[in-house]
Amino acid sequence: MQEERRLAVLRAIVEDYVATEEPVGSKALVERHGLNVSPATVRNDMAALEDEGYLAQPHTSAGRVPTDKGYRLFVDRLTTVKPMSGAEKRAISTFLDGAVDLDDVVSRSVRLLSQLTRQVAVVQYPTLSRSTVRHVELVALAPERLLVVAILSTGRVEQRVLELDAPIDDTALADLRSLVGRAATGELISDAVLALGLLAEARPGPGPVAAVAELLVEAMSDHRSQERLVVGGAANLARYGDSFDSAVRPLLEALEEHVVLLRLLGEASTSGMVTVRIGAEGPIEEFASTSVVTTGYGPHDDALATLGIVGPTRMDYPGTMAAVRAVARYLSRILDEG
Amino acid sequence: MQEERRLAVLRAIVEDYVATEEPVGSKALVERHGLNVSPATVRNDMAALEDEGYLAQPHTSAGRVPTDKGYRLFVDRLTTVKPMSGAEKRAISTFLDGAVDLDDVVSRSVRLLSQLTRQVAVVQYPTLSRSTVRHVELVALAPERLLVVAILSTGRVEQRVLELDAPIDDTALADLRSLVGRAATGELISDAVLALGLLAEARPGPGPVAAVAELLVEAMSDHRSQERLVVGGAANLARYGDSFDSAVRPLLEALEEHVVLLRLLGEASTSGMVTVRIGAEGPIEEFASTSVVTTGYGPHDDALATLGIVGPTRMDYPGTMAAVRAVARYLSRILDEG
DNA sequence: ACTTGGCACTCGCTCCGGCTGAGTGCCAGA
DNA sequence: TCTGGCACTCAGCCGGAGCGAGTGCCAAGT
Repeated sequence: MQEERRLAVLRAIVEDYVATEEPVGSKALVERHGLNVSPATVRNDMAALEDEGYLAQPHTSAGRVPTDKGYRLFVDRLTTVKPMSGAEKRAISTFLDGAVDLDDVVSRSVRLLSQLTRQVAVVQYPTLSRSTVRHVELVALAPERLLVVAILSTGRVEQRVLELDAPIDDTALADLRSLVGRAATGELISDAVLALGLLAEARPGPGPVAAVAELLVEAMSDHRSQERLVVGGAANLARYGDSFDSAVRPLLEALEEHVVLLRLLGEASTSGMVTVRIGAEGPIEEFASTSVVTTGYGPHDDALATLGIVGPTRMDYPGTMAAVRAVARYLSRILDEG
Repeated sequence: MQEERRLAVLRAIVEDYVATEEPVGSKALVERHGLNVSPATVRNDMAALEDEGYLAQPHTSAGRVPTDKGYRLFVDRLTTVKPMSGAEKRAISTFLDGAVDLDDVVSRSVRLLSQLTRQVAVVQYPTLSRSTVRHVELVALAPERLLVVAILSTGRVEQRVLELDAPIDDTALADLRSLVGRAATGELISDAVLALGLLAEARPGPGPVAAVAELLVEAMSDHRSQERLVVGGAANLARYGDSFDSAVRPLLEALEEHVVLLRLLGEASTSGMVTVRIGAEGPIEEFASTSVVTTGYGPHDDALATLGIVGPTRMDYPGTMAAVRAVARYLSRILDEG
């Protein structure tokens, strides 16, 4: 029984602290939440919770504040999924349905997510596994420089410049073009990669043709597109009232380092589930005083890429998780259709 | 004579204030700069400058601070162009020469500019006027949806999805493809636009072919690419020690609104010259307490696009202007070559 | 075995008064 | 026109007092 009430106290403290941004005391707690016990009882519980590491006291005679461990317990056991309201759902779908382009879809998603959560949103470009190759074009920029353009069924265009070891003449280029075209056009990306790999192996020696084929394999695998991501809503960082120079500066820098962000997203890309990383749980020290809420998304509910938000550990976890999940779902659906 | 010294005083105040971020008094002034007059004389000059609106006093008994008008006078008449050091020049050119891609060039420029100036950098994508059309590809995504991809000589790829009024079949598509290809391939963008325009007019009625041609014209004109820009170095906003919520929040928001930024850049795109807009001189109220330093760039010193930085009015104008100009020059040169 | 009311205690926050010092404006003399 | 001197102003910085929210603990009640 006490155990149950203690959890209720923890939940109440988290909710109040998130709402007010101020340490919460025993009296205010029993008033605002319908706990049918006296402040003294709550005090005992709070002391116990503090011993166990779920709460902390900024100063001796101040209210309690949740620790990272406290937030962890909160999201793991105390969160009731808060479904989005009908209006919100409608807003999401109409906003995303207006997109024409993959770029447009992604940038709209970022905006949407940052506005819904009032946090910094990050969306990774979806991988291409499910899409097929429409067309491959090779353009000679110079005798030893080749522009390779792959047009995919999603409407996406991947491009890449190759530096060749040796110059390639027009006829060789035409040969290569038709060869590559036959091997790749119409195939799933993965199959095209396979076919091109075989092609490269079949050719003897390190001639330009083999080099091109090999680089095509690389260019068309998922790496390039997985590296792309979009960040939005940085203005929400300005709400970090206190601790500004200390916290926001490195955060802003890290947000421009996409490599760092990719590591952050990459670590927790389980499909379907919303992942929450709280405070120093993550591997990146710039994010030690923030929480990261992410989830995978992609067509057919395969998690092809990751999206999420970055915010202070003191955040509305249920609401944020719901928003992240909702956006990921609608985004997945759009990828399914288009 | 007095007039001359007053200007020297103004210059000294601007320089000191920019360096120390604190109101500067008469005594400190004569010490740090080699003015061969007494503090009292300087005080008289400062009083005069204040009457004319070039200086202001935060409090009754504090030092002086330049007003926007003071900065204006400073950049117009008191700035001696500070050339970049050899090391800086080398750093710029090696950093930019490493780029392989147009996207890469632009993103490197943003990073470079923000690091050189320690401000927020903005780079607009160059227009395509000088580049030629390598290849145009039409791909049917659906009977009434067409993906148009134009590959340009810069290595840039422009893509666009067209919604047709009526379905188009394979033979019509093939016709259109060869027609468009012949009209555009190898031509300068402007010539290709012309040729396609004629093509569209020659075809009677509003058939799909005419529609495609018209939209191609539009897609390949400069609009799309001019709208693109990249922002970097937002972390430098964290150095706005005071006045945080009041100033930085709206700035961060405005920086994500590319439309606003384009207006900002667009207004001052005179070629070759570095333009400085100080404080409320600009049309956009979010930027009323910042200065914007921009210049045009492009191949052959035609100003095809604009780049620049946004920072506090209290900034190192000579250094910033030099950096902006230097980056624009190197960037232009690279566009010339590639 | 919990819960509760009471009570003493802690300590961050705010207000207030005094002091300090940088900086000014003005004036009279060079 | 410049300079030294002088009185004045005022933001910023203590340091102490008082307040009040909140705590911990204990003894009594259920």
